[in-house]
Amino acid sequence: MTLRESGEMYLETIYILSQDSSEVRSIDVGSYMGFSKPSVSRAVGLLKKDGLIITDEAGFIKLTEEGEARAKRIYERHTLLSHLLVDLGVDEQTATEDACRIEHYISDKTFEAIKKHANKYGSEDKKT
Amino acid sequence: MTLRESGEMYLETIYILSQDSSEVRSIDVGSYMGFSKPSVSRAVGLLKKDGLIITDEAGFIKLTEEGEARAKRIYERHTLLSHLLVDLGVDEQTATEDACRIEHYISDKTFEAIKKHANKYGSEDKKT
DNA sequence: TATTATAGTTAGCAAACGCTAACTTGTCAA
DNA sequence: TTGACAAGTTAGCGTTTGCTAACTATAATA
Repeated sequence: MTLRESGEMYLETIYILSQDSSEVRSIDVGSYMGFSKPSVSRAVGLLKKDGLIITDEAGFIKLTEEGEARAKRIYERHTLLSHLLVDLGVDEQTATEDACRIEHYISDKTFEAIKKHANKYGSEDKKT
Repeated sequence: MTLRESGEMYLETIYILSQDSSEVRSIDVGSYMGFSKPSVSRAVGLLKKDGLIITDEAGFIKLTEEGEARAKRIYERHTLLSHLLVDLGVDEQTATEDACRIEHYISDKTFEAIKKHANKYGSEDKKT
């Protein structure tokens, strides 16, 4: 089963929350994303079935190695894209919103190309 | 009703086909997109209901003013994005595929910012 | 004229993914 | 111990958007 936008968003959220606290629960994911408990429950079940996360006895969610790799990949896209858009003059909020959608739809090839370009021309304003 | 990715793709296809021939039928849209007749039939019905296209007595599809404006907007995104990606070193096919998805998800603000940047740095290889 | 091919529609299935309602389960305080 | 809240699950709904099967209508051909 290929991870869709929805699954990627849940995975990314789990990754982000995991960086602040090692105790991430479904309820935290839901409140971060603004989704209902049943929606999270199903999504967590699917990510578990796909071997991307596990839940321990206490119900805390942990990323598997594979899950973490996938989450990092998405998060890296998100970070680079939103920074890039801000560099291009897009306001922070719009940049984040757009990056959040685009991040799921670009191929590796495109991402690498953008990354290379960003390194070359990025942060123009910060240049002297 | 807000146009979703699917509706935008149908509209864009109708626009593209309209540039080659003024006689665009549902079947042409379907074969261009690789979708079945019933899928196109429903989509065409929805676009009609939304006032973005009309069909004449013979069944040919025409864009309304509003429909054409929307289609152009999407197509412009598509064109700029795919050219930009090619400029960044992405192969033609990947660039087209990615542009085809991204084009539905970027805000006006982001698009304008990208356009401005592209004008500034675009077509590097062609520079002397 | 009768047959056949083409275009379009209708009916209904399936998957993804949000939701509410209502249930279970576990913990903690009165 | 009991009552209440918090977290999670189950059941089932609604929308979007693809599909197939099967129908209709029209046009061209044998």
